[in-house]
Amino acid sequence: MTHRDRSPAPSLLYVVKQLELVTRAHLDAIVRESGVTALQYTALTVLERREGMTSADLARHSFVRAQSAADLVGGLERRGLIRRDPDPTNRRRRLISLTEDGRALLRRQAEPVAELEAHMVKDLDPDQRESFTEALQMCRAAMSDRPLDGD
Amino acid sequence: MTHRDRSPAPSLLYVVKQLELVTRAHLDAIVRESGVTALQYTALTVLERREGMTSADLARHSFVRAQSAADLVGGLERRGLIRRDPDPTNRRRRLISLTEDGRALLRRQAEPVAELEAHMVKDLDPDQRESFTEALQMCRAAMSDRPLDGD
DNA sequence: CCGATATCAGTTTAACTGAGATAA
DNA sequence: CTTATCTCAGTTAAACTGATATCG
Repeated sequence: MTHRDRSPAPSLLYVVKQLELVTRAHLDAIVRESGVTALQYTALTVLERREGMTSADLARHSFVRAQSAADLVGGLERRGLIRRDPDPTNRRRRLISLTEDGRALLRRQAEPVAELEAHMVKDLDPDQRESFTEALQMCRAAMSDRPLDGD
Repeated sequence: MTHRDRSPAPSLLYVVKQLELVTRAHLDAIVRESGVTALQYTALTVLERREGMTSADLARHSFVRAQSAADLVGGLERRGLIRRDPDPTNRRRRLISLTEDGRALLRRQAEPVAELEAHMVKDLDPDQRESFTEALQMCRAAMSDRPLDGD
């Protein structure tokens, strides 16, 4: 029992935060040459995988408010990386799709980003790697299901 | 959900980001009653474990610039949660220690925060939980060792 | 003189809140 | 009428940069 630790430190919560911080710094450094931030880049990858999302869909998917997602999407649209077309079945909605510029950006960055991700897990053996991926998603799901305390 | 979902697994980098986002929202909701943010709370737990840090130490530990850490520490000091005393061996340094108010805050929040962390990993079996903790730290270490691409 | 620490001032990113218009 | 989406406007949190002073 070497991990007996009586301090009230939220070590897991803190390590997740640190991992996100250091990861974002690296990702920013990689995609900066394409003129986007790490956040914009990851949003593009989501929008690529799920064509036809609205910004409200993206907000729900990313655990942010609709307004925050709208800011993000607005930036991508101004840079010409995505396009928003009215949903023929609901004129209130504006469906997002990638432009050719957006796809080209993703193609250009795919390899260095994959290399970064590989670097992150380079010291994990294959079993632990698979378990880690699954654990991250389970933790994310558990937190999403839980209502916020103050509400 | 009106958009198609033919997605492959989302990237690890993105899941880490999402987990951090949803985690921070929960932690903010818990510690808000004490008048601190999730970031300030986690900083307090670090400062508790490592008495006598300087804000520059905290910056290195947290992967942020010295100025960012100084902002954070300044907020904690103004709220009377920490104290900074000159290092007798180096008058340039100001060593941080928790005040009784700071310790009381940590005691008050320890249980709900531990409960949150337990909720996050509730669907992981004990082996996977241990492997997850280890993997997070290994990923963090791997990313910290790597120099940023642009540099 | 140099390196590390701290501080001051300003900027940027990216979340937040609130209000209001429109469509289903 | 209600709800969801989108937009506009303003706020806050928390990182950033650059400049400067001081200590060792």
